[in-house]
Amino acid sequence: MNTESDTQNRILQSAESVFYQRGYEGARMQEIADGAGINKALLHYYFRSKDRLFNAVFSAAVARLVPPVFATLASDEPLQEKVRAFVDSYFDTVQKYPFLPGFVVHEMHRNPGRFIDIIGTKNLLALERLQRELDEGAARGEFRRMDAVQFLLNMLSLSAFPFVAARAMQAITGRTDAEYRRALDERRALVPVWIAELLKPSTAK
Amino acid sequence: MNTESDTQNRILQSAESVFYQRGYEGARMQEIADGAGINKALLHYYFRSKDRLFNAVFSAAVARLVPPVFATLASDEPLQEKVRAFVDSYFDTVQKYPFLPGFVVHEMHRNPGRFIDIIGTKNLLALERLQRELDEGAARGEFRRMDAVQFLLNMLSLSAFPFVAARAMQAITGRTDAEYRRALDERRALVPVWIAELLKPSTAK
DNA sequence: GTCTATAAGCAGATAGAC
DNA sequence: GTCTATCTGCTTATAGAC
Repeated sequence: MNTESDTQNRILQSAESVFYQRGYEGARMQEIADGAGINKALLHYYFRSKDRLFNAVFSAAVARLVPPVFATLASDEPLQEKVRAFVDSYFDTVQKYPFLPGFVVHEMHRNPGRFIDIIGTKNLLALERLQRELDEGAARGEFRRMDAVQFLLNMLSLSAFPFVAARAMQAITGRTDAEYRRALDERRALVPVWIAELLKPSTAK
Repeated sequence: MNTESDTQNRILQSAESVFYQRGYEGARMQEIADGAGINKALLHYYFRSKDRLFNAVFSAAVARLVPPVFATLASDEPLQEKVRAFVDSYFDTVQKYPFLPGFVVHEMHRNPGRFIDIIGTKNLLALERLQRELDEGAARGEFRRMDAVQFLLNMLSLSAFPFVAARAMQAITGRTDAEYRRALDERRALVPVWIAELLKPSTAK
């Protein structure tokens, strides 16, 4: 089903790179055309407008980012295994497309509705299931009680933020590019351990 | 020292609101003028160009976000107290300016150099000190060994990401505005506890 | 399908009156 | 200091030849 022409693919790839780095407003059709080795007119021949081209890129970006979260959470393995699988797949994606999370986050609040349309509501089932697993673990005394939303936020925060805010964190910590990338690599193994720690029954006072 | 005129302040306030939400490229001088109750010409009278106006807003934004991190880390209280103080001050700021973290993150990678100029390198001392505290705690068997950069990343991730990606997380979790805000509020107390858990000596497998 | 040339609209910036 | 009117350049989008 190779219905998409080579030119169309080159356009999409170039558009992706430009939109990811500059956002919708900052992107220039000229730069996208240059990146694809064609001219602006041909851009409009394939995609009627900047808006349509952007929507194609944005939808693909969301599809690249969101489903993995819920795919891993839907498997039948133990929770800890799911976390490891998620972090691994997430790190793979983000190291391949460093601008992806920041792009989605930024374009999100320029038009929140669009996002909801794309991801739909079917993911809510996965969240309910996650809550059940957490509750069962808590009932067995294996986990501490935790809200599924908070759990998800923790997992995503520890994974995503260091990439989203990479530039800022690099500057703040005075790390070189290579040093910071190395720190990120280490997190691939660390985050699942930390998530496990947060699940342990509170030894508290 | 009320050197700044009322008009200038209204411009800055309006510019802040517009730049925070739309970013540099998406912002329109007209919208900023409207928000300040004046016209475009007067904008240029006070700030020579969009660029200069933006720089004023961006510098203030960074100043609002970065120093608190290091101010709290520089105090003489025990580490756990510092964490609580940081999270508290951070949540205050971000709940007052919800678009602030996303704005800085986005504008960061449009021009990384600018950021480094603003924050300078004096914060590195605070990071070294943090590492010393972590090492001493580890030597006493009180903490597990942890790299200061990873510690900082964890603290900031758990605090900032839920705000940065608020819209996306809201959509993914199917929570209403009010519900999600409530979840964020709960984190104000939870994050310091979690950070403490992550510091506990690993009880390993 | 792909190009060159050009139209149409908009946004930042300035001139100049009050 | 503040306004109206205007200029200039850039960007998306289209017309039309090949």
